[in-house]
Amino acid sequence: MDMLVRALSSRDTLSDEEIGLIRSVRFHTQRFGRGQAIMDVGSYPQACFLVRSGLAAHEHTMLEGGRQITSIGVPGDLMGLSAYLLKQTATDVVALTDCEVDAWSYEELGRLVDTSPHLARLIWMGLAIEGASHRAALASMGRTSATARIGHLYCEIYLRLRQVGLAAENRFDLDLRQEQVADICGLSLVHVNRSLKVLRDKRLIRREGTSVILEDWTALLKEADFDGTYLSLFSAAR
Amino acid sequence: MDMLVRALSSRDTLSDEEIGLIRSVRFHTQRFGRGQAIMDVGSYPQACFLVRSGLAAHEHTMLEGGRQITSIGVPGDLMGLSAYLLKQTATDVVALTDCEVDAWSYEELGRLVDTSPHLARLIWMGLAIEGASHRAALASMGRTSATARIGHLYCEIYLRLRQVGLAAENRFDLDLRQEQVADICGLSLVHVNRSLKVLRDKRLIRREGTSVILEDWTALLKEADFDGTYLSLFSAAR
DNA sequence: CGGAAAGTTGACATTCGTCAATTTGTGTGG
DNA sequence: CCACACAAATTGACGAATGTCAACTTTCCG
Repeated sequence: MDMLVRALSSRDTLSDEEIGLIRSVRFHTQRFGRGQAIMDVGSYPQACFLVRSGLAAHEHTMLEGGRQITSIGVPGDLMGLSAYLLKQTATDVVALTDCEVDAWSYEELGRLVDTSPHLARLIWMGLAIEGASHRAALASMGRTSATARIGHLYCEIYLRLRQVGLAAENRFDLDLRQEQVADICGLSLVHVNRSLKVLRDKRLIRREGTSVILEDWTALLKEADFDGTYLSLFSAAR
Repeated sequence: MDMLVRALSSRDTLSDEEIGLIRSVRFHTQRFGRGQAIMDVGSYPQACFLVRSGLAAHEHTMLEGGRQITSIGVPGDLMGLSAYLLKQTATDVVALTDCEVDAWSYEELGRLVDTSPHLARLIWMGLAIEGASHRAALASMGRTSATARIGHLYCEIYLRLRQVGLAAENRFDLDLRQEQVADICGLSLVHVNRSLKVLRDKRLIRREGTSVILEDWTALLKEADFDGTYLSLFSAAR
């Protein structure tokens, strides 16, 4: 639960009652293994999912079997907000790594949203931030090289993890397979491998086991054509 | 104003009071020429913009000067909803063609949203639909060919125009330059030109002046790997 | 008409994908 | 602790898709 409090606090100050309200939400925790389905495309879900640990993602399956990951959920993110509004899902949601999520029934979400307009606003803000992130990803996919796209991915995940206190200085844990990076960036596995080597050789990014180390943040920002403003990493009265 | 009524009606039935409430919003109409800026990145806007005619778009400018269009607004769409929640814009909004927009101050939008929870829900739904559209575009950009991406673009615009009554059967008006199509699809101008020729030769899409004619909808859907479910082109109680 | 913008085409360079082999890493049972 | 099996990462060779540059043609509009 506290992951959500952390996430929303980074958008605006929460009152004690608001925190209490969030904590009053009833949920049940579920575990999913890497690759497992959390929500199915075309279904009419009854609950959204607060990521508690690990990573979740929206995933598209193409006609000829390809795969594109279109959005990543880090701890503190509510997956399936859109389906609450639309009634129906348009893409699968899967576990990108082993992960724990808290399932919130839409009744509980509705209660939260209807009780506190301020919390509602901060929650819908999640949709707006997701939109900004999507637009940044589209620009990255459409107009930058493979190394830039991968760099962009690392920059974004780093900042989002930091926002909920899950990243150290220039270092964070990310247990993704290269094939998954390929499916996020719209590249082939082999090309991801080669591009990662380029980033290593340029001393921008290094891996230590399952940790990612950002060796030169400024240079990485430039290489990736990344401007994180869109994440709204600032608390403001809203 | 009626464009918004039409758009929201396609999401759920509107009561007479709700329609009246929408019509009570004060606005002032503005005209923009093709390419002109409507909102600037990084600014703190005071109003959102209801597209009344023409097309608007979110546009990213890359470090080396490239350009990527990440989202298109057709008549009935409210541009700048996110900035209402986030306070700050993350991308430019520009006129893609000559267009007329109604500027709604955020006070007026706030009044609408605060007065009617049902309308609020239908308006936030716009964010959810935009998200689904972004995810579809990401899959298209990441995992399909140039012809498929262009086809995807035409499919989406056709359905969205139809939803607000601006498209005939398999035919609609679209006054875009090939360079703009390139900036939407993440391709070069030259390659767009060649891919359009392929689509013409396959008898999927034809142009007549500024009209686009869809010669074989079923085949186009397949070519473009397009599934429009995400546009939520169905009215449901929400 | 005349001129500029938009569209079209050819030749060639570059990026990225595919296929296939090899190496490295990791967990498990003996 | 070792041996094995399997997943993941790495590398090379080659082909396909797309980008770039530059010319030329058509359309549009005053």
